[in-house]
Formats: sequence, structure tokens, C-alpha cells
Amino acid sequence: MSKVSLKALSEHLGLTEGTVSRAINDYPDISRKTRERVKRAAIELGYRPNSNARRLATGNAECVGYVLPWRVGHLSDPYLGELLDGLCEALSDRHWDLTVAVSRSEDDELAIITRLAQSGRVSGLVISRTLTHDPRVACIRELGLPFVSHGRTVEADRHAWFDIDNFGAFTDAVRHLADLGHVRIAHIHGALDYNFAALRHAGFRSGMADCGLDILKGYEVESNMSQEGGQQAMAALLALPEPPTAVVCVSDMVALGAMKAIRAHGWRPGREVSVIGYDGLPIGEHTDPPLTTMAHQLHSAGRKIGDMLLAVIDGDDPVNQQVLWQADLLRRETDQRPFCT
Amino acid sequence: MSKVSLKALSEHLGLTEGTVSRAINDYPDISRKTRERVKRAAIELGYRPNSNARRLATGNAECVGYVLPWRVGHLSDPYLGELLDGLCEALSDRHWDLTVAVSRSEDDELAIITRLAQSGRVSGLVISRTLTHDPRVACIRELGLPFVSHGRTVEADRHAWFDIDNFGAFTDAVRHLADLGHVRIAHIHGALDYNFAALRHAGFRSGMADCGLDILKGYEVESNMSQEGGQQAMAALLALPEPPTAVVCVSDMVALGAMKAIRAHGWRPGREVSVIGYDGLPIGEHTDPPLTTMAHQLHSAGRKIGDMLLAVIDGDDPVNQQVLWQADLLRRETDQRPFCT
DNA sequence: CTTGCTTCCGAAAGCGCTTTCGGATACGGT
DNA sequence: ACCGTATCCGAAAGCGCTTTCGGAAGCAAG
Repeated sequence: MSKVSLKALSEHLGLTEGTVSRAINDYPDISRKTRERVKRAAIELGYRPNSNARRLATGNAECVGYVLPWRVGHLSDPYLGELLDGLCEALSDRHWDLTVAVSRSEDDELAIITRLAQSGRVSGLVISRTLTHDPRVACIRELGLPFVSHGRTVEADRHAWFDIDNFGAFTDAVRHLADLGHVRIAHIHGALDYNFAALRHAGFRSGMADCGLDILKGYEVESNMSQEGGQQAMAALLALPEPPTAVVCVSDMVALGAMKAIRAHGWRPGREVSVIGYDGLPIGEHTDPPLTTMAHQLHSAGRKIGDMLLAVIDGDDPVNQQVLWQADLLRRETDQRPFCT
Repeated sequence: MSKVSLKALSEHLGLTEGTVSRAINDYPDISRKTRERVKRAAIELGYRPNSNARRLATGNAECVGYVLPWRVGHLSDPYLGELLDGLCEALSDRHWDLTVAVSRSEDDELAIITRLAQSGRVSGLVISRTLTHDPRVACIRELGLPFVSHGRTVEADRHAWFDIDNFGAFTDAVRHLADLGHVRIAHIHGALDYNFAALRHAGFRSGMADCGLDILKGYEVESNMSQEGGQQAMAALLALPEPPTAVVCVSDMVALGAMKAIRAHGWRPGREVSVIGYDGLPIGEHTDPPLTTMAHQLHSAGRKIGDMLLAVIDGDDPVNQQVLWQADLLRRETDQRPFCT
């Protein structure tokens, strides 16, 4: 493509390749004058350093990888775009690349990570949807690769991570419901090996205890992270002899499913059953009625994660790169006082 | 990372680096015996060729780029994940990478594309959401880079593209509505510089004409590709002295917004106003009522696009790589006979 | 035993950049 | 005039792989 190599440029300038290279990379041993001359010529001739050559010479991939979480229910939700956007934004400051990969299974995922690392294609990694005991972190650490996990793990004190205060978000949600007067509050949770699901679940329980509320039998039901899951879980809740008057859901998508089940039951979300989701997806704004949710900033999260990863790659101690953000209650219309029949 | 280089491996085997390299890459001038011996040793020692060195030597980036469309309303919809998944699937067969980039403006997008190409970081590109007159295709062609566009352009006969038959989908939608008995059919369309929006719009008009239906004044309204847009557009339609009894929307997201406006109006989608969307997003299955839509396979599309791009990179004439798939009517519940007051 | 082919591998020259090292020039101070 | 010290650039050795070329065996045919 680019026909202007370092060689061409240096010949044009009557300098050595080495000198030109150092000029462009701001080495201090190049005089101000020639540095400027070189840079001017570089943009004039449209010189673009060959990334692969550069990467080989420096041993720096100038690229980070993002391996998509592979479990069901992730691809269709609007999760991804915002996060990627934020990540790219952080990387683009340095003109680094982001390569994404998808895996089909856990083993596949580890294999992909290993290959990416060992072939020198990435100099850092971010992983999402961590499990409490996540085999990926051991794998990546063993590879000696910088990484930050989007979500904590059981060994969170030893690596870089970004997370939302899932626990706090769900105690807040419960408290809000309790303040509204709800007593029979249920929880639709995700698979508990997911760290975020476990924390939200724990937050729910803690919130109930704090408010002096009992968790009734059958009021905790598991769902996969999809609308179908939420719908089925809610159906189970509604089939109880004494259905809840409020339900907090592990995610907005699950909450949407729950709302559907409520309507199918002939009830209305926010009337017979209040619903609180989690994520703050824009889609929830346009449901009927609009979904109350615990919102967090996905785009900013991506940006932050990118910056953190770059810091770790630059040699910062991963332990310094651990940030916990809060989710905020976004009241729309599915949180109401208990309905009096 | 990987401490086993070609050098180490070759020394271990008592062969030259060149020989080992050729053995691994299946050159015919290596005896079956040594080839197998080499390969066995390679996996035993855990040899991983350094990608950057390889890319430099071959001049092949073994990587394709996907530059996210940057206009509003794209990041929050579930569009992305499926497509990326399909793309990665196609690439992973060869262990190629996918790098994604986002841009902030049209100029930025061209700059990113140029940089990606000229620095040798990608050996092919896919672009989405083409405009009818899309500056990107001129740019990429000038760079001499293989690419396939997800969506046609005015010069579609000269490059590789993948597209859904937008025109046909919308004539079908209109015909379906007409068959149900609708006469006052409106269209919420996207910005018409988008090729897909223009084609859907043309398909709408053609369908109306075919069915002998007139397009009433104010029955074509533009919206941006978001729920807000759809909501506003539908509000405008409902404010008409004689509102439509059916509306076809440029996308599911827009349709969701339209449905919200209909409910806000005190009406019910599928009763006073039938609604047909486009995309077949899973989310539409769980709205109230579930959204009828023209569905297409996003994941398969990604896979196909990836395969096509690889073919072009392999030297196939781009003109051979042009495929048009159909969208299918997916009846859920927002398409009904006209409501009799 | 020569000639003429194959078959298979070693040697070496890159790919386009970075980075260390050393030396040439210029400058100030004595 | 001499030495020490900056300042700036050239030279060259890589980075880890690929690929062309040529030649040493080995074998069949004459």
C-alpha cells in the first residue's frame, strides 16, 4: 500500500534510517532542527510506519484483545457496542488497535487467549462477565499478560479489575422497594457462578435483612440472562400461592421478560407487581411501562477499562488499577407502591 | 511470552530455520518424514510462530478490520454482536484476527481506514451502513484494499457487497398489509442518504403502487434510527387529521418507538394501527404486543461477509462476490386487519 | 561410469523498522 | 593550543519469520 518506507524517506532527506526513526519517535539525541525537518517531510510524503515491522522490532503488539463472553444471551443484547466504543476511544489516543475474538466454549476461550498471547498479537487483554472462580485469570496470569477484568473474581485483590457495585445496587433496589411499602419482594437472579450474579444475589439478601424483611419460599428463582429466562422465572413467581408484589431482576433483559410474563398474567408491571431491572439500557425507556432500573455508564466503563489496561501495560501495579463504580436508581414507571386490590 | 522461537525449535531438531519453517507451512520440498517430525516437535515444545514477524515477512496482515458506523443510534442496538460473531467465525478458520475501530465523524472514519491500510495492519475491510454515495468506497479502493460492504452503493456493480433485499422486503410488507385490508399505510423511513433507507423507501412506494394504493399527504416521515426518532415520527403521523391504519418502519428500533407513541396516544399497536418493523430483533418478540417484522439473519450475514472478504483477499474478482439475501415476514402480533371503530 | 533427474535440505537474503554504540564535530574553559 | 564535554548523527546488529536459490545426495536410464 504505502510506498513510502523509512528507507525512501531517509534517502529523500539524506539521512540514515536510524536517524529518521529516532527523529520521528522523539529521541532526545536528535537536534530540534532536523527533527522538525524530518517530521515535515514525513507528513508531506505521507509516510506511515509499517506496524508489523515496528511491532516486531519493539516487541510491543500495540494492540489489546477483547474476547467476547461466550455464554448464551450475550450477543443480542445492546451490551457490546457501548463497551467497545469506550475501549476503542481509550486505545485510539495511542493509535493502538483492538482485536475482538469470540469463543464457542470455555476451553475454546482459553485456547484463543493463549494463542493471542503467545503469538505476540496482543499486549493486553480484557475479559468480561467474570465468574467468581474464573479459569481465565489463572490462564492469563500464567501467560504473563497484562489484563483487566470487567467484573471481580475471588482473587480480585491480586489483579486489575473494573466493576460496578453490584451488591450495593441491589441493597439499594430492595430498600427503595421497601420504602415504597413492599414486603413481598422476590429476586430473579442469574447463574450464581457469575460473580456479578452472586453479588447481586447477596445484595438482595442483605437488603432484605437490613429492612427486616423475610424472603419467602420460592422467592428466589434463577434465570438465564435473557428475556426468555426472565419470562419463565416470573411465570414461576406468579404461580406461587402468594406472588410477590415486587421483583428485582438481575438485568434489564431479564426484567423485560418478567414484564412480559406479568402482562401475560393479566397484570401490569408497576401495578400488581413492581419491577426493577439492572443496566439502564435505553430500551427500557421505551417499554410499556418504562422500566425502572439500576443504571450504570457502559460507555464510560469501556473508556475506563481501556485506560486501566494501558496503565497496567505501562508497568503500573495491577493492584493500583481496581475501580468500583456505583449504579444509580433510575426511576421510570415500574416501581410503585403496592397495589391494593 | 512464548520462549520457543523458530530458532530454538530448529536447533532442537538439528535443522535449519528455513527448513523447519517450510515443514510447518507444508512446502512440498520437505520430505514427509521430516515434516511430521517437525510438526510433532512443534506441538511438543509448544511452538507458536510470532505473528508480527510472520506478517512482516509475508506482507500479509492476516487480519481484517471492521470500522463501526458512527452515526447516532447504532451503539445501543443489538445489531453489533451477532454480526461480529459471524465475522469472527469466518476468520477463525484461518486464525485471522478481527480488529474493530470506531470513528467520531466521517472524516475521522476515512482517516482511520487510511491509517489501518497504509500501516499494513489489515489486509481487508468491511464497512456497514453504506450510503448511496459513500465516500468510504472511493477511499478504500484508492488504497487498493480488498473490502466488502455491508450494503450496496451507487457503484455496487464494481465492488463486493452483501445486502438484504430491502426493496423487496418493503414491497412485501406493504402487500401484506394491503392483503389484510389496509389502505391508509404510512412509512417511517430513515435518512435517505443511507442506501438501505432509500431502498426501503422505494420499496414502500413501489409496493403501494402495485397494490393500487395512494400515499396520503404526510404519510412519509423521516426518523433517525432510534426509538426516540420512531416515537416522534409516529406522533406526527397520529397528529394527522386522518392517521394511518398501518405503518411500516425502517427498523425494529424505530418500530418500538412508534409503538410507544401509539400507546401514548391511547391506542394499541396492532389494533388501531398495525406496525411492521425490520430486522427481526429478538427484543421484538417480547414487546407488548410482540412486533411483526421483516426478519433477516444477522449472524449468518456476518459469517457470509467474512467468507466473501477472504475470497476477495485471495484474489477472487470482487464482482463475483455480491450476494443478496431475502428478508422474511415474521408475523407476530402487530399486524392485524384494520380496526373498525 | 557418466548423464540427467528428482528429492530434499542448507544458506542467505530479505521484510521495515528500532536501538545501542561509537565517533565526528563543535563548544567552552584553562 | 589542549582537553573535556556536549550535541548530534551514521553504522550496524538485530526482531523472528519467509522464501528463493543452489547444491548434495540418491536413483534410474544410457
